[in-house]
Parts: sequence; C-alpha cells; structure tokens
Amino acid sequence: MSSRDNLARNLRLLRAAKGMSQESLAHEAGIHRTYVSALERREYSVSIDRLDSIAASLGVQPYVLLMDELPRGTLEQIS
Amino acid sequence: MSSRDNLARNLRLLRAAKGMSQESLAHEAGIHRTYVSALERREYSVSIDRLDSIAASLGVQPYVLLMDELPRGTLEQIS
DNA sequence: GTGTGACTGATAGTCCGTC
DNA sequence: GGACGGACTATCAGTCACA
Repeated sequence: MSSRDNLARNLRLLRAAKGMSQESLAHEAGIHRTYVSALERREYSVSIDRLDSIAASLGVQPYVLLMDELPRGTLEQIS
Repeated sequence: MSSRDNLARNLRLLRAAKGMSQESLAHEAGIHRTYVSALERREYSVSIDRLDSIAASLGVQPYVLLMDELPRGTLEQIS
C-alpha cells in the first residue's frame, strides 16, 4: 500500500465522517475543489505542506492521513 | 509543528540510528544527495511518493516520519 | 456534488559545483 | 560527510469548461 492509496481512502472516510463535500473541504483547506477530487482518485502525490492544511480542515494530525488503518475511534471523535 | 519540521528532525534521528550518511540514504532511496540535505534543512515540502521511498530505506512506515514524537522503541529496533 | 481534460504557474527534485 | 548556490527539468497544484 502506497501513501497515495492510503491518503485517497482516508480522505474519503474522514470527509464522509464530517459530512463535508469535496467543495467545502477544499474551501476550508484553501485548495481547489478539483484538486481534492484528484487526490481522492490518486492522481497526485501531494506535498506535506498541503497535507498539513488538509489535515487541519479535517481535525486530525497530518500523519493520520497516511496510515494503513485509522486509529480506533478516529471517525467517531471527528464530530 | 509542521510536517516539514517533523520530517527534518525524524530524518536526522533515524538516519543517525542506522549509521547512514546523507549520500548512502539518497542512493538507497533513489533520490539525489543534495535533496536529502535540503530536506533535513526544511528547504522543501517533500511529496508523499518520495516519502515512501525514503521510509522504505530507513525501515519505517512513511507516516512515522511525520509524527511529533517517534513511537517508543523505534530507534532501538532499527538495527 | 463529482469526474475529467486541457492548459498554465509554482515548486519539487536533479545535477553541476565550491567551501 | 555535510551546507549551500545556480541552473535546469519534472511534477505538483490552480483554474477553467463541460459532462
């Protein structure tokens, strides 16, 4: 499993858990809507600076987005 | 703490624990010598594809490189 | 609300070198 | 062995139009 794959999956999971659209997540993270779409389709190898802003919008630590499995309770705690 | 800062510190710690030079790490990870130097000086925001190859060379999971603190026992286990 | 192609500007990453 | 610079190329990343 590559980090790119893990990011794509975790992004979808966490975004769904927060009930956010790609559009609203993009707006909060200060990036473009179609770029969030591209990341969820593994199209890009995101830089860790972007990872920081995306993680902040989702309310998790940046490294969590790259894990094989989300830590227990992550989705529940995310409000 | 940004991911860039955490990476710089963890890279130095793990590389020292393995007794590797910047040059040998770069060679094993398939990246350039001066780029490893730049990452340890926070000069760049590395992409997650490179993060994967660097982590593999150091014998850790990619996300570990972005953590505030290395999991207990990481440096000892690294041989 | 999301996927995709096309196009461009920004920056990640290489390769040369010196100290 | 490592810091740092300049010049370069590849890829990331921003924005649009359209389905």
